[in-house]
Amino acid sequence: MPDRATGGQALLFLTDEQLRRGIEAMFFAYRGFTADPDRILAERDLGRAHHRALHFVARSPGLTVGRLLLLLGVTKQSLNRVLRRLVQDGLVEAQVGREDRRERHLHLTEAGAALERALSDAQRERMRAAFRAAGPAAVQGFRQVLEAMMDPELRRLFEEERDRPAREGRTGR
Amino acid sequence: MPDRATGGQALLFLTDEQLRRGIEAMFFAYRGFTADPDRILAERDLGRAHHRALHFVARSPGLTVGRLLLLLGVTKQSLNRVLRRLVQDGLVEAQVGREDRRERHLHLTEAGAALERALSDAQRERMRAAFRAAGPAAVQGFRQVLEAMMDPELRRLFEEERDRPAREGRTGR
DNA sequence: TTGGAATGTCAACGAGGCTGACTTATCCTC
DNA sequence: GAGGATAAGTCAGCCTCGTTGACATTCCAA
Repeated sequence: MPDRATGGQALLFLTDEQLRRGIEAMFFAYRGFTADPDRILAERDLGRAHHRALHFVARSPGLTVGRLLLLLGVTKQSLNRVLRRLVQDGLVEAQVGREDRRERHLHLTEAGAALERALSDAQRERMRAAFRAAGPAAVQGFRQVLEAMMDPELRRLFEEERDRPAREGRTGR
Repeated sequence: MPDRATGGQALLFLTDEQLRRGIEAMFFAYRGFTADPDRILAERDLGRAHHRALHFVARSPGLTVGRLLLLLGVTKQSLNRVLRRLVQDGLVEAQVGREDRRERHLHLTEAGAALERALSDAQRERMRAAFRAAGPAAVQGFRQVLEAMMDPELRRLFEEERDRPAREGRTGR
């Protein structure tokens, strides 16, 4: 419980009405957040699911299918459909692990990297505009609230991937 | 207050890496944000779409289908399926408009209000915890960034619904 | 008074979640 | 080196919730 120092705001920021506003802000903002990439994806007949996979593969080249599964929080059957399409379209390559040959390490191809860049440029541009409009202090608050809103295991994954040790590199080069 | 003290941060908060972190935070937080209601909905074989409709009907009793369509940003055919189910389950009532008989004005029934309350309690509880953990200043920043991230028309809707004039009341009582 | 605009409904399709059952390949332990 | 555990992939089938297309009803303005 916040004490007197923070005054009126401290009393207001947890009212049901304020919380409802926060909930709706989350809903509307998420729509905006996905709108730009969705347009690009539609041109190539891909969906949001493909974007998510591309994003994480781009962020962590060489990550395994199993790890991607954890990050995305879907079933392997569901991911498999997405991944198969990405490989077919020549956007992602799956390489047999060198240490553990059961694993498949995922990398973007040139084309995959290009698409991922286009998607993430669009999304970053919107995020950048929002960050710029709101200012550094607001950005700090934004992230604090979002992190507090995650499920604990997700937060762990989120933080853990920040500065991760090198993964298995490409072999076929 | 951000002055010289925040120096480095001000330079950092727009780097690609920072933006990527923001993007992922958004993704993971949205998962957390919907997790609790999803569990409750699953028990009654309802989905997220039903939750969204219930939310807006609860917030603005008597709103028309057309207006709800704007808020949700889906096709009327898609909304119709959801609404039909809600009416069948006795959670929502649709009343023919008195002034314009083409319109349908939506209200929650007792049961609908109870379910909506359960859902929104769960979601508010998580939001409250996040707000409390992050503090009032962070909440302010959180909302600033989210609002800046919305599409302009959505932001207009978001702000406009804040304090709206009375809508058509229930007739069949 | 009639034709266009607004509103709402029905039907059918597709993406992408899900469960369940299973195979294959590989690893690791005893 | 046999046998269980683990990583990945597959097939089948289901459900939700998006989509488009066609159509009915109601209102209002020419």
